[in-house]
Amino acid sequence: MKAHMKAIPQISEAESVVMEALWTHSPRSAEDVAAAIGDERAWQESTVKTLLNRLLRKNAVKVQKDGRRYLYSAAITREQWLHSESKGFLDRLFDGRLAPMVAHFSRHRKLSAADLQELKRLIGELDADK
Amino acid sequence: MKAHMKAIPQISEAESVVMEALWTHSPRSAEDVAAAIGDERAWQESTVKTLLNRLLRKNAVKVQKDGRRYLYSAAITREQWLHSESKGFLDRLFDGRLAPMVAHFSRHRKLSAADLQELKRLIGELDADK
DNA sequence: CAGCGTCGATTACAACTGTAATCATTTGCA
DNA sequence: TGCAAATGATTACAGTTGTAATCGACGCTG
Repeated sequence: MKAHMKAIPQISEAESVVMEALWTHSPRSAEDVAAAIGDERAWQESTVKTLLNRLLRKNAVKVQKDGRRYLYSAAITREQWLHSESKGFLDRLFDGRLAPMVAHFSRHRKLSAADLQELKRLIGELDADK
Repeated sequence: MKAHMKAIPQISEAESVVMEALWTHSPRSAEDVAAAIGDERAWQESTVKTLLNRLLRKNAVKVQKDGRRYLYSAAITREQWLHSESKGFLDRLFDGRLAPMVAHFSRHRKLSAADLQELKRLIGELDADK
């Protein structure tokens, strides 16, 4: 157990859209972030600024001065975030167990042949280096 | 595409604890629900009542009169809820694709031998009746 | 019949979210 | 040098959520 694992801050839905923009490309200005989000959400630039500020306060993003303005970057990795979200989800809904979740999905949404293929490959791999 | 698929209402974390109690056993009184939750959360009974009311308004639970009081039951199945939550999660974080999610978990949390076993069984099964 | 206990219903209230508008400051430009 | 553009900071405001307390009606009990 790692001593002192950094706690991943809680990131809301809207905030995660901003994070995605930063994970795609960092550092970048607020205006740039807003532009990148542009076609996904019809947000005013001030909305994006609010979200950037909230993320700053949560230490999910960090800034560096660039003359008159800031350049923003993600302060946590997408992997870290994914991990914390996924763990929460799995624990909450499937008692932390992966197999039941896969079973659930297989019951409800058709897995494509490609999915099956990929899963088989994964399992094989895991089995190998066990 | 099913014509008229019932929309599953949004159920919050706290509310889901109440739903679990109803999925475990229904119909039951508010007091009974509170008692069942008892060891999981230190909630006042009035908290449970508030949650039951909110769930009622969202049509996630329904009631039947039992003399002076109500008996509450879930109005949606746990399976329906699980499905809607899972779909939202998968779409939001993994672009709706199952294999990358499994890959993610395999990277970050050790799958037990039992998990692996179970997954293999599942995959085999799915492969068979494809 | 009056008070008390039992329920559901109503009200409370702070934090977090989604979504902005406005304020204040800096600064290049006319 | 004073004004307009840009940019971060502050304020706004309604809806949701977590967590209750209180109110009001109904019926049992002495």
